[in-house]
Amino acid sequence: MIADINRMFRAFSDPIRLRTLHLLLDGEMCVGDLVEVLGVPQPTASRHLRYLREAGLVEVRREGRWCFYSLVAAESGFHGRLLDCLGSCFGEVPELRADAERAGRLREAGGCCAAGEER
Amino acid sequence: MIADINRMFRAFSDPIRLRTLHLLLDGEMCVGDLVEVLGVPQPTASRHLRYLREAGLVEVRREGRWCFYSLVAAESGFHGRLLDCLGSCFGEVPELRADAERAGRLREAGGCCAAGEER
DNA sequence: ACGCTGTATTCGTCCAGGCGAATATGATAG
DNA sequence: CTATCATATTCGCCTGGACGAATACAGCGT
Repeated sequence: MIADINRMFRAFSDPIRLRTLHLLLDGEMCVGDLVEVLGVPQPTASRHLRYLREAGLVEVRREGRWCFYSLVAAESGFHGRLLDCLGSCFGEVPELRADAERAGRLREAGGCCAAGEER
Repeated sequence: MIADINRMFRAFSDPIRLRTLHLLLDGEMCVGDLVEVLGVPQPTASRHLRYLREAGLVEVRREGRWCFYSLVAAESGFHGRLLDCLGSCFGEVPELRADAERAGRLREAGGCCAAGEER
């Protein structure tokens, strides 16, 4: 259906969502960590995550108080191509690189969900 | 710039523009032919063409009374990937296939610009 | 100069969706 | 049970952009 295709493109048509999708390339993240890396209010992140979920691009895994979001594996050809763009074409975009670096440091520190946990 | 990327995605986020871009894969077309194949009012087609032009996806060539639109060659990696989607992923979408067939028949008949011309 | 044809723009209206602020829900700890 | 933390939703407001209808402009024929 052409409407589904448009919905998926629209999901990519916002800076915060694009940055979010790009971050999730490196693996699942909880909302709190996304909020910190993106530097946006928590409700804003949640709204965009909902949009991405409804577009079929991400999925949630609930674990205790935390919700971990991750990319959905591509089922259609063009969905796969879009994910390819995230990885191979956007590595050059400064803002996305900066996000990835912040997320990397957060991951090493354990993220928000590590407070109190011993790894 | 991340804003340019979003603009390009938004350009793909509309059924009429998606169909237009797909049609232009087979070569340039004049506005009249696009209007006929798409089945939309002429001002609507012009508006979307302007949007596509401003997004850097198509360009115009004026010849007499007619304006021929064609795809701009991809300069960035992700632009190229998006064009790939048009060709290789959307061939399965019924609506796009139907458009292409109508356009093919129009091309064989000469299109709107052939009225009075002898080939 | 005039009119016709092809294309572009303007205008008014309407709706999706962006934001911040406030509030609701769900899960765990005490 | 209550408090607290993580996340989600609602509300009011505002902008981008889609549409139809009407109009403007540009190039050509006569």
